[in-house]
Amino acid sequence: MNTKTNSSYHHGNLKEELIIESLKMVENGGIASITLRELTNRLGTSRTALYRHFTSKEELLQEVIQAGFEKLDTHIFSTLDSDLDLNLKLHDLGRAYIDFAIKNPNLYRMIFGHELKEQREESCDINEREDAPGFHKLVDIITDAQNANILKKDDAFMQATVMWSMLHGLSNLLIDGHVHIVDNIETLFELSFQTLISGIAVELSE
Amino acid sequence: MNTKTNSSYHHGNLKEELIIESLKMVENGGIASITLRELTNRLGTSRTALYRHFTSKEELLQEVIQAGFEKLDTHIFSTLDSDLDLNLKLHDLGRAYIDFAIKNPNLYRMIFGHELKEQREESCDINEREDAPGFHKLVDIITDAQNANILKKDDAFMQATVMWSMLHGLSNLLIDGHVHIVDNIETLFELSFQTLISGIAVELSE
DNA sequence: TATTTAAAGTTAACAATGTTAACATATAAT
DNA sequence: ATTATATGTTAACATTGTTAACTTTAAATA
Repeated sequence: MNTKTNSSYHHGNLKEELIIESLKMVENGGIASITLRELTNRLGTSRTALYRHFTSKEELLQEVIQAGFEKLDTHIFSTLDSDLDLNLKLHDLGRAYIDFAIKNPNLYRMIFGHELKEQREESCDINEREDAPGFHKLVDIITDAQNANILKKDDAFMQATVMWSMLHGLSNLLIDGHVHIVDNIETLFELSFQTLISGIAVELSE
Repeated sequence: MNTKTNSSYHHGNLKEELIIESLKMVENGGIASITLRELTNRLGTSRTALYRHFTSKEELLQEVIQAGFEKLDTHIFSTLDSDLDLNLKLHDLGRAYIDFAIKNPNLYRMIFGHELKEQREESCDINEREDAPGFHKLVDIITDAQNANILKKDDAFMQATVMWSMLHGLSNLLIDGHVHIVDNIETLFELSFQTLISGIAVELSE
Protein backbone atom coordinates (compact mmCIF):
# COMPACT_ATOMS: atom_id res chain seq x y z
CA MET A 1 0.00 0.00 0.00
CA ASN A 2 2.56 2.53 1.04
CA THR A 3 6.10 2.75 -0.20
CA LYS A 4 7.68 1.95 3.11
CA THR A 5 10.38 -0.67 2.93
CA ASN A 6 10.04 -3.89 4.85
CA SER A 7 12.51 -2.91 7.52
CA SER A 8 9.76 -1.45 9.55
CA TYR A 9 11.43 1.33 11.45
CA HIS A 10 13.50 3.36 9.07
CA HIS A 11 11.83 4.39 5.92
CA GLY A 12 14.90 4.78 3.79
CA ASN A 13 13.75 7.48 1.46
CA LEU A 14 11.31 9.54 3.42
CA LYS A 15 12.38 13.03 2.47
CA GLU A 16 12.08 12.47 -1.24
CA GLU A 17 8.80 10.63 -0.93
CA LEU A 18 7.32 13.38 1.18
CA ILE A 19 7.98 15.78 -1.67
CA ILE A 20 6.61 13.41 -4.29
CA GLU A 21 3.48 12.65 -2.31
CA SER A 22 2.98 16.35 -1.61
CA LEU A 23 3.17 17.03 -5.31
CA LYS A 24 0.38 14.51 -5.90
CA MET A 25 -1.71 16.07 -3.19
CA VAL A 26 -1.35 19.60 -4.56
CA GLU A 27 -2.20 18.48 -8.03
CA ASN A 28 -5.34 16.77 -6.82
CA GLY A 29 -6.66 19.05 -4.16
CA GLY A 30 -4.62 22.23 -4.11
CA ILE A 31 -2.13 23.42 -1.56
CA ALA A 32 -4.72 23.55 1.21
CA SER A 33 -5.29 19.82 0.92
CA ILE A 34 -1.79 19.08 2.16
CA THR A 35 -2.06 18.35 5.85
CA LEU A 36 0.81 16.72 7.65
CA ARG A 37 -1.49 14.05 9.03
CA GLU A 38 -2.87 13.02 5.66
CA LEU A 39 0.55 13.24 4.07
CA THR A 40 2.34 11.10 6.62
CA ASN A 41 -0.54 8.65 6.83
CA ARG A 42 -0.16 8.00 3.13
CA LEU A 43 3.50 7.14 3.62
CA GLY A 44 2.83 5.07 6.70
CA THR A 45 4.93 7.10 9.05
CA SER A 46 4.13 9.09 12.08
CA ARG A 47 3.34 12.72 11.66
CA THR A 48 6.44 14.00 13.32
CA ALA A 49 8.90 11.95 11.32
CA LEU A 50 8.68 14.79 8.86
CA TYR A 51 10.53 17.06 11.24
CA ARG A 52 13.71 14.98 10.86
CA HIS A 53 13.88 16.13 7.25
CA PHE A 54 12.30 19.55 7.26
CA THR A 55 12.29 22.18 9.95
CA SER A 56 8.66 22.99 9.21
CA LYS A 57 5.78 22.40 6.84
CA GLU A 58 6.78 25.66 5.22
CA GLU A 59 10.20 24.30 4.35
CA LEU A 60 8.71 21.14 2.85
CA LEU A 61 6.39 23.18 0.69
CA GLN A 62 9.28 25.32 -0.53
CA GLU A 63 10.90 22.20 -1.89
CA VAL A 64 7.63 21.09 -3.43
CA ILE A 65 7.47 24.43 -5.18
CA GLN A 66 11.01 23.92 -6.38
CA ALA A 67 10.02 20.54 -7.82
CA GLY A 68 6.98 22.14 -9.39
CA PHE A 69 9.11 24.73 -11.14
CA GLU A 70 11.22 21.96 -12.55
CA LYS A 71 8.13 20.20 -13.88
CA LEU A 72 7.06 23.39 -15.58
CA ASP A 73 10.50 23.90 -17.04
CA THR A 74 10.60 20.35 -18.35
CA HIS A 75 7.13 20.57 -19.82
CA ILE A 76 7.90 23.75 -21.69
CA PHE A 77 11.36 23.09 -23.02
CA SER A 78 11.71 19.35 -23.40
CA THR A 79 9.32 19.09 -26.32
CA LEU A 80 10.50 22.28 -27.96
CA ASP A 81 11.77 21.59 -31.46
CA SER A 82 15.11 23.34 -31.70
CA ASP A 83 15.04 23.35 -35.48
CA LEU A 84 11.99 25.50 -35.58
CA ASP A 85 11.77 28.97 -36.97
CA LEU A 86 12.29 31.32 -34.03
CA ASN A 87 8.87 32.80 -34.42
CA LEU A 88 7.25 29.39 -34.25
CA LYS A 89 9.51 28.50 -31.39
CA LEU A 90 8.18 31.41 -29.37
CA HIS A 91 4.68 30.44 -30.37
CA ASP A 92 5.03 26.84 -29.26
CA LEU A 93 6.75 27.87 -26.08
CA GLY A 94 3.87 30.13 -25.18
CA ARG A 95 1.36 27.47 -26.05
CA ALA A 96 3.16 24.92 -23.92
CA TYR A 97 3.18 27.35 -21.01
CA ILE A 98 -0.58 27.85 -21.16
CA ASP A 99 -1.09 24.11 -21.57
CA PHE A 100 0.84 23.41 -18.41
CA ALA A 101 -1.23 25.86 -16.43
CA ILE A 102 -4.50 24.43 -17.71
CA LYS A 103 -3.46 20.85 -17.09
CA ASN A 104 -1.98 21.53 -13.67
CA PRO A 105 -3.91 24.47 -12.28
CA ASN A 106 -3.31 23.66 -8.62
CA LEU A 107 0.38 23.18 -9.11
CA TYR A 108 0.64 26.31 -11.22
CA ARG A 109 -1.12 28.31 -8.55
CA MET A 110 1.15 26.94 -5.89
CA ILE A 111 4.47 27.67 -7.55
CA PHE A 112 3.50 31.21 -8.44
CA GLY A 113 1.40 31.78 -5.39
CA HIS A 114 2.26 34.10 -2.58
CA GLU A 115 1.22 32.09 0.45
CA LEU A 116 4.74 31.01 1.29
CA LYS A 117 6.55 34.10 0.15
CA GLU A 118 6.47 36.23 3.28
CA GLN A 119 9.54 34.55 4.73
CA ARG A 120 11.40 34.20 1.47
CA GLU A 121 10.92 37.88 0.80
CA GLU A 122 13.69 38.92 3.11
CA SER A 123 16.08 36.03 2.65
CA CYS A 124 16.28 36.55 -1.07
CA ASP A 125 18.49 38.96 -2.90
CA ILE A 126 16.23 41.29 -4.77
CA ASN A 127 18.60 41.23 -7.70
CA GLU A 128 18.33 37.59 -8.62
CA ARG A 129 14.65 37.21 -8.63
CA GLU A 130 13.38 35.93 -11.96
CA ASP A 131 12.57 32.61 -10.45
CA ALA A 132 10.83 30.87 -13.26
CA PRO A 133 13.81 28.76 -14.22
CA GLY A 134 13.12 29.02 -17.92
CA PHE A 135 13.09 32.78 -17.93
CA HIS A 136 16.68 33.08 -18.99
CA LYS A 137 16.16 30.54 -21.73
CA LEU A 138 13.34 32.71 -22.97
CA VAL A 139 15.61 35.73 -22.94
CA ASP A 140 18.12 33.76 -25.00
CA ILE A 141 15.57 32.80 -27.61
CA ILE A 142 14.42 36.38 -27.85
CA THR A 143 17.99 37.54 -28.25
CA ASP A 144 18.46 35.04 -31.04
CA ALA A 145 15.31 36.35 -32.68
CA GLN A 146 16.65 39.87 -32.45
CA ASN A 147 19.88 38.82 -34.11
CA ALA A 148 17.91 37.05 -36.84
CA ASN A 149 16.14 40.37 -37.42
CA ILE A 150 12.79 38.92 -36.44
CA LEU A 151 12.32 41.00 -33.31
CA LYS A 152 13.14 44.62 -32.67
CA LYS A 153 16.50 45.18 -31.06
CA ASP A 154 15.05 46.39 -27.80
CA ASP A 155 15.85 45.27 -24.30
CA ALA A 156 15.46 41.48 -24.57
CA PHE A 157 14.90 41.23 -20.87
CA MET A 158 11.97 43.58 -21.10
CA GLN A 159 10.53 41.84 -24.11
CA ALA A 160 10.73 38.53 -22.29
CA THR A 161 8.98 40.06 -19.32
CA VAL A 162 6.18 41.36 -21.51
CA MET A 163 5.73 37.92 -23.02
CA TRP A 164 5.84 36.19 -19.68
CA SER A 165 3.43 38.75 -18.32
CA MET A 166 0.95 37.96 -21.05
CA LEU A 167 1.30 34.21 -20.54
CA HIS A 168 1.05 34.48 -16.79
CA GLY A 169 -1.99 36.71 -16.95
CA LEU A 170 -3.79 34.53 -19.43
CA SER A 171 -2.97 31.42 -17.44
CA ASN A 172 -4.33 32.91 -14.27
CA LEU A 173 -7.48 34.23 -15.84
CA LEU A 174 -8.16 30.84 -17.36
CA ILE A 175 -7.46 28.62 -14.38
CA ASP A 176 -9.18 30.91 -11.91
CA GLY A 177 -12.31 31.02 -14.01
CA HIS A 178 -12.28 34.73 -14.69
CA VAL A 179 -12.87 34.28 -18.39
CA HIS A 180 -15.18 31.84 -20.05
CA ILE A 181 -13.43 28.59 -20.61
CA VAL A 182 -15.33 27.95 -23.74
CA ASP A 183 -13.60 26.03 -26.44
CA ASN A 184 -11.95 29.10 -27.89
CA ILE A 185 -8.88 29.05 -25.72
CA GLU A 186 -7.08 28.47 -28.99
CA THR A 187 -8.44 31.66 -30.47
CA LEU A 188 -7.72 33.63 -27.33
CA PHE A 189 -4.16 32.43 -27.23
CA GLU A 190 -3.58 33.12 -30.90
CA LEU A 191 -4.90 36.65 -30.58
CA SER A 192 -2.73 37.24 -27.53
CA PHE A 193 0.32 35.88 -29.23
CA GLN A 194 -0.20 37.82 -32.43
CA THR A 195 -0.74 40.94 -30.36
CA LEU A 196 2.51 40.33 -28.59
CA ILE A 197 4.42 39.70 -31.76
CA SER A 198 2.99 42.75 -33.47
CA GLY A 199 4.35 44.80 -30.65
CA ILE A 200 7.88 43.48 -30.52
CA ALA A 201 8.50 42.26 -34.06
CA VAL A 202 10.43 44.32 -36.57
CA GLU A 203 8.09 46.49 -38.59
CA LEU A 204 7.27 45.02 -41.95
CA SER A 205 6.83 48.35 -43.71
CA GLU A 206 10.54 49.01 -43.61
CA MET B 1 -11.25 52.44 21.27
CA ASN B 2 -13.60 50.29 19.32
CA THR B 3 -16.64 51.47 17.43
CA LYS B 4 -19.13 49.76 19.66
CA THR B 5 -22.02 51.97 20.69
CA ASN B 6 -22.63 52.77 24.32
CA SER B 7 -25.52 50.38 24.67
CA SER B 8 -23.19 47.63 25.62
CA TYR B 9 -24.88 44.52 24.38
CA HIS B 10 -25.98 45.11 20.84
CA HIS B 11 -23.40 46.49 18.55
CA GLY B 12 -25.72 48.09 16.07
CA ASN B 13 -23.63 47.82 12.96
CA LEU B 14 -21.59 44.71 13.42
CA LYS B 15 -21.94 43.14 9.99
CA GLU B 16 -20.70 46.15 8.11
CA GLU B 17 -17.89 46.80 10.53
CA LEU B 18 -16.72 43.23 10.30
CA ILE B 19 -16.29 43.72 6.59
CA ILE B 20 -14.55 47.07 6.98
CA GLU B 21 -12.18 45.78 9.64
CA SER B 22 -11.46 42.68 7.57
CA LEU B 23 -10.53 44.90 4.65
CA LYS B 24 -8.04 46.73 6.84
CA MET B 25 -6.57 43.46 8.02
CA VAL B 26 -6.12 42.07 4.51
CA GLU B 27 -4.51 45.24 3.33
CA ASN B 28 -2.04 45.16 6.18
CA GLY B 29 -1.24 41.52 6.60
CA GLY B 30 -2.82 39.56 3.80
CA ILE B 31 -5.74 37.21 3.90
CA ALA B 32 -4.02 34.81 6.27
CA SER B 33 -3.84 37.50 8.92
CA ILE B 34 -7.60 37.52 9.29
CA THR B 35 -8.44 35.33 12.25
CA LEU B 36 -11.85 35.50 13.79
CA ARG B 37 -10.36 36.06 17.21
CA GLU B 38 -8.25 39.02 16.19
CA LEU B 39 -11.05 40.42 14.08
CA THR B 40 -13.73 40.27 16.76
CA ASN B 41 -11.33 41.45 19.45
CA ARG B 42 -10.75 44.59 17.45
CA LEU B 43 -14.47 45.27 17.39
CA GLY B 44 -14.93 44.41 21.03
CA THR B 45 -17.34 41.56 20.49
CA SER B 46 -17.15 37.92 21.23
CA ARG B 47 -15.85 35.64 18.55
CA THR B 48 -19.12 33.95 17.85
CA ALA B 49 -21.16 37.10 17.39
CA LEU B 50 -19.94 36.91 13.82
CA TYR B 51 -22.09 33.87 13.21
CA ARG B 52 -25.27 35.93 13.60
CA HIS B 53 -24.32 37.76 10.42
CA PHE B 54 -22.37 35.22 8.39
CA THR B 55 -22.79 31.49 8.23
CA SER B 56 -19.02 31.03 8.15
CA LYS B 57 -15.70 32.79 7.85
CA GLU B 58 -15.83 31.87 4.19
CA GLU B 59 -19.03 33.83 3.69
CA LEU B 60 -17.58 36.88 5.40
CA LEU B 61 -14.52 36.77 3.18
CA GLN B 62 -16.70 36.53 0.09
CA GLU B 63 -18.25 39.83 1.02
CA VAL B 64 -14.85 41.32 1.73
CA ILE B 65 -13.82 40.28 -1.77
CA GLN B 66 -16.94 41.90 -3.12
CA ALA B 67 -16.00 45.13 -1.33
CA GLY B 68 -12.47 44.80 -2.67
CA PHE B 69 -13.70 44.55 -6.23
CA GLU B 70 -15.69 47.71 -5.70
CA LYS B 71 -12.59 49.51 -4.45
CA LEU B 72 -10.71 48.42 -7.54
CA ASP B 73 -13.53 49.54 -9.78
CA THR B 74 -13.70 52.92 -8.09
CA HIS B 75 -9.96 53.41 -8.24
CA ILE B 76 -9.80 52.68 -11.93
CA PHE B 77 -12.83 54.49 -13.25
CA SER B 78 -13.50 57.36 -10.88
CA THR B 79 -10.46 59.36 -11.93
CA LEU B 80 -10.75 58.50 -15.61
CA ASP B 81 -11.09 61.64 -17.69
CA SER B 82 -14.01 61.02 -20.00
CA ASP B 83 -12.92 63.73 -22.40
CA LEU B 84 -9.70 61.98 -23.21
CA ASP B 85 -8.70 60.58 -26.52
CA LEU B 86 -9.71 56.92 -26.47
CA ASN B 87 -6.15 55.76 -26.84
CA LEU B 88 -5.07 57.79 -23.82
CA LYS B 89 -8.12 56.60 -21.98
CA LEU B 90 -7.06 53.01 -22.42
CA HIS B 91 -3.55 53.96 -21.40
CA ASP B 92 -4.63 55.67 -18.20
CA LEU B 93 -7.01 52.88 -17.39
CA GLY B 94 -4.24 50.34 -17.64
CA ARG B 95 -1.92 52.48 -15.62
CA ALA B 96 -4.54 52.91 -12.90
CA TYR B 97 -5.05 49.16 -12.81
CA ILE B 98 -1.37 48.48 -12.22
CA ASP B 99 -1.22 51.26 -9.67
CA PHE B 100 -4.00 49.70 -7.68
CA ALA B 101 -2.26 46.34 -7.61
CA ILE B 102 1.03 47.86 -6.51
CA LYS B 103 -0.56 49.99 -3.83
CA ASN B 104 -2.83 47.23 -2.53
CA PRO B 105 -1.00 43.99 -3.23
CA ASN B 106 -2.66 41.99 -0.48
CA LEU B 107 -6.11 43.11 -1.45
CA TYR B 108 -5.42 42.51 -5.11
CA ARG B 109 -4.23 39.01 -4.38
CA MET B 110 -7.29 38.30 -2.30
CA ILE B 111 -9.91 39.41 -4.79
CA PHE B 112 -8.31 37.51 -7.64
CA GLY B 113 -7.09 34.65 -5.53
CA HIS B 114 -8.40 31.16 -5.65
CA GLU B 115 -8.45 30.23 -1.98
CA LEU B 116 -12.17 30.80 -1.61
CA LYS B 117 -13.22 29.69 -5.03
CA GLU B 118 -13.74 25.98 -4.53
CA GLN B 119 -17.25 26.43 -3.21
CA ARG B 120 -18.22 29.22 -5.53
CA GLU B 121 -17.17 27.14 -8.49
CA GLU B 122 -20.34 25.10 -8.45
CA SER B 123 -22.80 27.69 -7.32
CA CYS B 124 -21.92 30.04 -10.13
CA ASP B 125 -23.24 30.03 -13.64
CA ILE B 126 -20.28 29.50 -15.89
CA ASN B 127 -21.76 31.92 -18.37
CA GLU B 128 -21.67 35.06 -16.28
CA ARG B 129 -18.18 34.93 -15.02
CA GLU B 130 -16.24 38.04 -15.94
CA ASP B 131 -16.28 39.11 -12.37
CA ALA B 132 -14.04 42.12 -12.45
CA PRO B 133 -16.87 44.60 -12.36
CA GLY B 134 -15.18 46.99 -14.75
CA PHE B 135 -14.69 44.42 -17.44
CA HIS B 136 -17.80 45.41 -19.32
CA LYS B 137 -16.87 49.05 -19.10
CA LEU B 138 -13.57 48.14 -20.70
CA VAL B 139 -15.39 46.31 -23.47
CA ASP B 140 -17.45 49.43 -24.03
CA ILE B 141 -14.42 51.68 -24.31
CA ILE B 142 -12.83 49.26 -26.73
CA THR B 143 -16.00 49.17 -28.80
CA ASP B 144 -15.98 52.95 -28.91
CA ALA B 145 -12.37 52.86 -30.04
CA GLN B 146 -13.30 50.44 -32.79
CA ASN B 147 -16.06 52.74 -33.98
CA ALA B 148 -13.64 55.67 -33.92
CA ASN B 149 -11.39 53.64 -36.20
CA ILE B 150 -8.63 53.51 -33.60
CA LEU B 151 -8.79 49.78 -32.97
CA LYS B 152 -9.30 46.94 -35.40
CA LYS B 153 -12.90 45.80 -35.70
CA ASP B 154 -12.26 42.45 -34.08
CA ASP B 155 -14.11 40.79 -31.24
CA ALA B 156 -14.10 43.53 -28.59
CA PHE B 157 -14.61 40.97 -25.88
CA MET B 158 -11.45 39.17 -26.92
CA GLN B 159 -9.47 42.36 -27.20
CA ALA B 160 -10.57 43.34 -23.73
CA THR B 161 -9.52 39.95 -22.45
CA VAL B 162 -6.10 40.29 -24.01
CA MET B 163 -5.67 43.68 -22.39
CA TRP B 164 -6.88 42.46 -19.03
CA SER B 165 -4.65 39.46 -19.34
CA MET B 166 -1.63 41.68 -19.85
CA LEU B 167 -2.55 43.91 -16.92
CA HIS B 168 -3.31 40.99 -14.64
CA GLY B 169 -0.10 39.22 -15.55
CA LEU B 170 2.04 42.27 -15.06
CA SER B 171 0.34 43.07 -11.77
CA ASN B 172 0.93 39.60 -10.45
CA LEU B 173 4.55 39.45 -11.55
CA LEU B 174 5.20 42.80 -9.90
CA ILE B 175 3.45 42.25 -6.59
CA ASP B 176 4.71 38.71 -6.17
CA GLY B 177 8.28 39.76 -6.76
CA HIS B 178 8.88 37.72 -9.87
CA VAL B 179 10.39 40.61 -11.75
CA HIS B 180 12.74 43.20 -10.43
CA ILE B 181 10.85 46.04 -8.93
CA VAL B 182 13.46 48.52 -9.94
CA ASP B 183 12.32 51.96 -10.75
CA ASN B 184 11.49 51.12 -14.32
CA ILE B 185 7.96 49.94 -13.75
CA GLU B 186 7.06 52.92 -15.92
CA THR B 187 9.13 51.62 -18.77
CA LEU B 188 7.85 48.11 -18.39
CA PHE B 189 4.26 49.28 -18.44
CA GLU B 190 4.81 51.53 -21.44
CA LEU B 191 6.39 48.71 -23.41
CA SER B 192 3.56 46.38 -22.48
CA PHE B 193 0.95 48.90 -23.40
CA GLN B 194 2.55 49.81 -26.71
CA THR B 195 2.87 46.13 -27.48
CA LEU B 196 -0.79 45.63 -26.79
CA ILE B 197 -1.82 48.61 -28.88
CA SER B 198 0.39 47.57 -31.78
CA GLY B 199 -1.47 44.29 -31.81
CA ILE B 200 -5.00 45.54 -31.76
CA ALA B 201 -4.76 49.00 -33.33
CA VAL B 202 -5.66 49.62 -36.93
CA GLU B 203 -2.62 49.29 -39.13
CA LEU B 204 -1.10 52.61 -40.02
CA SER B 205 0.20 51.54 -43.41
CA GLU B 206 -3.31 51.39 -44.78
C1' DT C 1 -48.89 48.89 28.38
C1' DA C 2 -47.68 44.11 29.17
C1' DT C 3 -46.31 40.05 27.03
C1' DT C 4 -44.37 37.40 23.53
C1' DT C 5 -41.19 36.70 19.79
C1' DA C 6 -37.23 37.34 17.22
C1' DA C 7 -32.67 39.24 16.62
C1' DA C 8 -28.08 39.71 18.41
C1' DG C 9 -24.48 38.51 21.67
C1' DT C 10 -21.98 35.38 25.21
C1' DT C 11 -19.80 31.32 27.29
C1' DA C 12 -17.99 26.82 27.15
C1' DA C 13 -16.63 23.07 24.64
C1' DC C 14 -14.88 20.57 20.17
C1' DA C 15 -12.27 18.82 16.35
C1' DA C 16 -8.55 19.74 13.22
C1' DT C 17 -4.06 21.56 12.42
C1' DG C 18 1.14 22.46 12.96
C1' DT C 19 4.57 22.03 16.40
C1' DT C 20 7.57 20.61 20.38
C1' DA C 21 9.67 17.69 24.06
C1' DA C 22 10.98 13.34 25.70
C1' DC C 23 11.77 8.84 24.47
C1' DA C 24 12.91 4.62 21.25
C1' DT C 25 15.25 2.22 17.57
C1' DA C 26 18.15 1.32 13.86
C1' DT C 27 22.35 2.39 11.33
C1' DA C 28 27.18 4.12 11.16
C1' DA C 29 31.57 4.93 13.35
C1' DT C 30 35.08 3.86 16.37
C1' DA D 1 31.39 -4.63 20.81
C1' DT D 2 30.39 -0.21 22.14
C1' DT D 3 29.23 4.42 21.19
C1' DA D 4 27.23 8.01 18.64
C1' DT D 5 24.19 9.71 15.24
C1' DA D 6 20.32 9.67 12.35
C1' DT D 7 15.68 8.59 12.07
C1' DG D 8 11.08 7.48 13.95
C1' DT D 9 7.35 7.41 17.77
C1' DT D 10 4.24 8.94 21.48
C1' DA D 11 2.02 12.32 24.14
C1' DA D 12 0.89 16.86 24.84
C1' DC D 13 0.09 22.00 23.29
C1' DA D 14 -1.48 26.29 21.28
C1' DT D 15 -4.09 28.11 17.54
C1' DT D 16 -7.72 27.99 14.49
C1' DG D 17 -12.89 27.75 12.92
C1' DT D 18 -17.19 26.02 14.53
C1' DT D 19 -21.34 24.45 17.30
C1' DA D 20 -24.64 24.10 21.23
C1' DA D 21 -26.95 26.04 25.03
C1' DC D 22 -27.93 30.12 27.24
C1' DT D 23 -28.69 35.49 27.86
C1' DT D 24 -29.97 39.97 26.69
C1' DT D 25 -31.88 43.54 24.05
C1' DA D 26 -35.13 45.23 20.52
C1' DA D 27 -39.41 44.57 17.93
C1' DA D 28 -44.09 42.95 17.49
C1' DT D 29 -48.47 42.00 19.18
C1' DA D 30 -52.32 41.35 22.49
